[in-house]
Amino acid sequence: MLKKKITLKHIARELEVSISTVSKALKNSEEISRETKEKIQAFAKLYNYKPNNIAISLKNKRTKNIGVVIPNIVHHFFTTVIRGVEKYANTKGYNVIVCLSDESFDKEVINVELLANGSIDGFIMSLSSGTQKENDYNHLKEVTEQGIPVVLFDRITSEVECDKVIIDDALGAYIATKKLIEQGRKRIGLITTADYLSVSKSRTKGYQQALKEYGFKEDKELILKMPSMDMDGQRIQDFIKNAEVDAILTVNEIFSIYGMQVAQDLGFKIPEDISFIGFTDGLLSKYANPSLTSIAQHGERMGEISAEMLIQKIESEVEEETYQTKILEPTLIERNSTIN
Amino acid sequence: MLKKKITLKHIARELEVSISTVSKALKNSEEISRETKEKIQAFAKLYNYKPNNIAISLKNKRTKNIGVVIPNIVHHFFTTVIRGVEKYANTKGYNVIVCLSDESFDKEVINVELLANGSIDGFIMSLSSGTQKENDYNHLKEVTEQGIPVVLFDRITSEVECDKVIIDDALGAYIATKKLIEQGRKRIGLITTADYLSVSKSRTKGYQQALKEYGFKEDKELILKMPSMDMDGQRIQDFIKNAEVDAILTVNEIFSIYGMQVAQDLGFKIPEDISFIGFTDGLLSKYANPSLTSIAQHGERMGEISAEMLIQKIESEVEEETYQTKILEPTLIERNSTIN
DNA sequence: ACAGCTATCGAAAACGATTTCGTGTTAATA
DNA sequence: TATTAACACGAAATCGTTTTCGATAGCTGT
Repeated sequence: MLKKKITLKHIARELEVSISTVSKALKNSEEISRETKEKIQAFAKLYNYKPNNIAISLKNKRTKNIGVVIPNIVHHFFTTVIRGVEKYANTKGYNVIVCLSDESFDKEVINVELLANGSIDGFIMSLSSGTQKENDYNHLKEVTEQGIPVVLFDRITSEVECDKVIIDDALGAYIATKKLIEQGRKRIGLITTADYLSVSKSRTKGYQQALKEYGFKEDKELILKMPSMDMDGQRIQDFIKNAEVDAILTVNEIFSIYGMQVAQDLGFKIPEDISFIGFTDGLLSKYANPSLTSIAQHGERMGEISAEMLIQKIESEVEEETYQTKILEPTLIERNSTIN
Repeated sequence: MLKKKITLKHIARELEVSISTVSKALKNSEEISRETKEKIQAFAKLYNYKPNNIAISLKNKRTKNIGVVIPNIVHHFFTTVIRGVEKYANTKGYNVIVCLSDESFDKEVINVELLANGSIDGFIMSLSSGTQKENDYNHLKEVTEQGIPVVLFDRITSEVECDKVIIDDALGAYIATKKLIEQGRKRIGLITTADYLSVSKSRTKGYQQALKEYGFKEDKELILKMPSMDMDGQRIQDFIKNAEVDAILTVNEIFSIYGMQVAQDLGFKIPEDISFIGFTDGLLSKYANPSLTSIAQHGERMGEISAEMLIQKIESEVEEETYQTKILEPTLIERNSTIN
């Protein structure tokens, strides 16, 4: 009962013409007579002929595949990016191959090298924390040296010359901090992660700049550095208990959500006693109780732009050596965890 | 500065041997003398030779790619499934191509047909609501008839003969409903979606069976059918205002989360006045306030099993015509939206 | 009747790898 | 010395397309 896929060769043999004739006929070439074309096209339609993608890829040296390598897929932000990439890529006839680096340098390298051997026409990537920690970007440099276009988003590095898309993380943190200051908050805490993560570093900078502008003096006690982007309840509990803050900014939404739970358990009222602002603006922010004010990262837009920049590079004939960095404006989404 | 990828042909020309010799030498074939092998291997290493995946795919007729087609990626459940698929597939050397059908029949068909032309060795899919509505599975039947293995998960159909992985949705709803009954709830509502979605149908059945077993009489007023899996706040508000329920079971987590907000706004205490149980057990359930009791769907496990079944079929030499359906046990995760 | 066209088609190379089979050389054996 | 076997390597087919370059046949015009 197996109906194996039919090839040009089969059609050619069946209709007693050459493979080249079949190929041309199916492309409606002027070279082939009308009746031959009609015969071949009818036959092809009848047997549902579809050209083999792999063979075409080999011939054209273009796969119409985009490789997306991200550290994690359960973080809502990354899934929205994928959505954006898919959306734009599909309109241009590209497929998306998703690989997860799991925040690991080794897995990122393996994935990139695997895909780079002909499987994809270009990469869209966000660096794993492992990679940012190792500070080793040779796998990406090799890829770009081979002429394979790369677009880095969100977690980027200046070490690799390629197009980049980020939001203005420093500005986002600045806006959020300023908002808290203008509401009269006096001790504004920050829950961030180790500095090797590019985004955390920028956000910390924005936070500090806002404080400085308003004449707050630096206070290391107000900053909690988490070892990773994942949750670690105990540290947050201790921080909220001891730091005597009346507002907290966090570099993702999960820290805020958990922080709010801890604060509420300790009897604090939100936002009266302590207010929260997070980053990312995912579902959690929207449906938390109270709902969380947050800095939107516009993941879907970021994905679309990344895909657009990448495909532009892939399809451009000239080998331009100019790269741009698109910086998106973060947006403050006000909800019930701050006073409005 | 472009270092283009090197091929067997380049090595052969440079070392003045034949392509076949190079190929064999790199595979450490006994046929080739030790010194020739060493020379070739050293050269290949120096120039970082890596075989071209596309060429190998064409030759072997195997791509080492798995196509995953899902309706949506922002639903947490599906991202956990992807994670599971990735996890298992990677250990077996497979890559994952993700396509989103966006709940649309047309997009699902396009994606499947595109990938089926040589891009993948097999499919892992969950049906779009559009497809379940149209009740048209010809695109999948064609694929299976070509001998391409397919694994359907979660949203499945009996129309297509292939391996399947689901949780026992009816049992999940049954367990949840029973839990509510045993807590003394008298009017237990259900928020579900239209029946064409296979999972909603099963869950509704489980809910009804539990009620029946405990001697509740059927009451259409207690069931709210939403037009889709997405949110529609107004309907839920009206339902909670009018149905006079003291417990609600919902077929996903978002309906519960939103329902709890509405209930709280109306002055109900959770779980005292009204308790909630949702399906999915994602981040929202965990971090909602109050946290949501829910039926875990074990997405990651489901992804792993799907991948395992698929790869098993892909790599099995014999063309077995036997298909199995794996049914996972749902688990009730108790949290603060019910009394424990 | 012959050069020169056009219309229509096929042969073959190419993409990059694998693999079967054949061949030439050398060394061992009868 | 003649035969054979082992060794080391190359030619060519193959996977399914695309595309270039002929090639043949029939026709036109003179």
